[in-house]
Amino acid sequence: MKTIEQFLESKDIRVTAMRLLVYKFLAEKEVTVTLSDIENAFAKADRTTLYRTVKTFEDKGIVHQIDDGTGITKYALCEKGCNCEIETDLHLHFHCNNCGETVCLTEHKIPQIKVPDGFVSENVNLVVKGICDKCSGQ
Amino acid sequence: MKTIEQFLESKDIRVTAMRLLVYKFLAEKEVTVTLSDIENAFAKADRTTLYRTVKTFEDKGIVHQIDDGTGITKYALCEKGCNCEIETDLHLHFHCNNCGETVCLTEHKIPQIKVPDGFVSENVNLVVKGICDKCSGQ
DNA sequence: CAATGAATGCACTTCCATTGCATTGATTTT
DNA sequence: AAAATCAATGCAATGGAAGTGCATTCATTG
Ligand SMILES: [Mn+2]
Ligand SMILES: [Mn+2]
Ligand SMILES: [Zn+2]
Ligand SMILES: [Zn+2]
Repeated sequence: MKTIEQFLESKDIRVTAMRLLVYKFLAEKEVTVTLSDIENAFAKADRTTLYRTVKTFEDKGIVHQIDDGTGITKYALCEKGCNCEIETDLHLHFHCNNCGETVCLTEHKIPQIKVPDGFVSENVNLVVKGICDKCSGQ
Repeated sequence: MKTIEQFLESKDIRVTAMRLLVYKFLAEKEVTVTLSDIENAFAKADRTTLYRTVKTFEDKGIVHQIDDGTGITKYALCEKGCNCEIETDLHLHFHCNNCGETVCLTEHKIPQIKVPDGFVSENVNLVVKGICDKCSGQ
């Protein structure tokens, strides 16, 4: 059982107070978050610092971006089953049209997609939209 | 064989010179286009007019937007096999990492995607990235 | 303690989408 | 045909978000 500090250092990420806070914030969220979400959670922190913090996390492979079609970049920690470091991170994402939240369905892999002759598939982004489990009253 | 004028009118779109030009531009393009692409093609026209022209086309169901993950909205005419008016337009899109162009693969339908219990799927956006047929030297 | 390099904060820029409003243009009504 | 009406257009401005430059602060180390 590593501490967060040890984990970050193992990923070659220097530990700072801000980075610890942002990491914990991401870890306790079960949904993807926007930069504004983080900004609102830490009103005293500068937006640029937060921006560069998640960017560092992304560069070091512990956070991945999600483009869910809302036009706003979402972020989430890479967790069990999320292989972002491998070029093709093939888990799918679900965007709720009701509450507006987007979640990683890490355990749901994207099926093989056929493309026409001459096309070479390197990566796939798949976003399912609909009603999430919380909003469907389940 | 309808004329373009008749087609637009059948879709409840008032015919103007600008709309005819933009429609023809979209029709002769075999790839998706950005607003800037249209702007460059009609240097004399105002950006806002072009923006509202494609928006009108979209509202009337003859154009659909594509979010290919580049952060810039793409547009394409709805053609044979494209059922945008139906809530679930399920054809896939291909973005070429080499030439940067995005195409509708209208004939390639998106397979049924399983989501966990409690989630309700209403729509799917699937973008495949890789090398297109022109760039792969096929 | 001095020196070095990274992290942070502030200001600024860029890019694209979107809107307000006045004007132009077309269509309908009298 | 003239007047009235409504939509389309052009110009200016706004808004939202990503990204950058640079000076300052902070932490590490020799
Ligand atoms: Mn994810
Ligand atoms: Mn399409
Ligand atoms: Zn929901
Ligand atoms: Zn290409």
